[in-house]
Amino acid sequence: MKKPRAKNTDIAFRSGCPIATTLDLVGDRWSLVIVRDMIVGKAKFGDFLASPERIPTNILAARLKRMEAAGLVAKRTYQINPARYAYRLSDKGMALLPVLQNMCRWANAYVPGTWTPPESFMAPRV
Amino acid sequence: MKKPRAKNTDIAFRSGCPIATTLDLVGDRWSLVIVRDMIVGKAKFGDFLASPERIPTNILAARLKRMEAAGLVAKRTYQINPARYAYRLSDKGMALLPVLQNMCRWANAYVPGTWTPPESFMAPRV
DNA sequence: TCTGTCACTTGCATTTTACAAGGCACCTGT
DNA sequence: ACAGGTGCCTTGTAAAATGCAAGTGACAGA
Repeated sequence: MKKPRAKNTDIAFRSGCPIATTLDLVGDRWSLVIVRDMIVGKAKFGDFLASPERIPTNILAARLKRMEAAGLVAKRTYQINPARYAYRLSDKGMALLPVLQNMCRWANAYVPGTWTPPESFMAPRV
Repeated sequence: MKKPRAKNTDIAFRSGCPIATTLDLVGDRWSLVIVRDMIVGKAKFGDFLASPERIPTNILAARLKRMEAAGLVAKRTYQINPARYAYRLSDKGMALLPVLQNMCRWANAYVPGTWTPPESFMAPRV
């Protein structure tokens, strides 16, 4: 009997550890880069493509799908035929901000040459 | 002319963004799990293998090598012939703790069933 | 009509990951 | 002395993810 092939939106959790669980959800090369972009106001497919890290189009499409399935992202149709979507973070997705802020602090402190993020990004949300 | 094969300890940075840079260094399925283990006092190859996430042995060996090359981890020889090492975090590696703590807060708040980390893990370091 | 744009999808090569097995040096029990 | 076990990896191979380039469909503007 063949094991059913896992779809790329399916996520298997390795343990109940909150760190491992977070990594199972967003611990890849691209997901948190997309979250970052959404936090600074980007919303459309082309916006994410324009970021300096140059995410491949197929990966972006797959990540948006998976993050939507995970409840991190919601999409709104802003045009029908052809369908066009604006993506935004849910509360769950937005709550990753402190993780990103601390990544910024770490890289700024320990990796020379990293950019200083805008104050608005580093400011605590109420 | 063939592109010289990148070694698995080599890291290419996608941009100067501190988030993307952090992900280039530790943004994979396993690195931060190993950092977590070291923070709670694990030090030897077998210690990391024993964690509930069950990291494959070849991935563990590769990650330890890469994290050492990145200056996140230092190893001390505790036995010669056969060589045996105890791994521990450098200051740079230990400074990732706030990132991990915020991953814990996020998962505990938004992913039901995740374990509550020990207080000592969540306590701010001086 | 022709050209361009936007948001994807598809095909394929390369790279990474996972799983299983093997190897080497020592240690422990009999 | 010798069998079996332990700790720390390495190697082989299959499966999956990633990256790159090209293609598609619907429209908008010249």
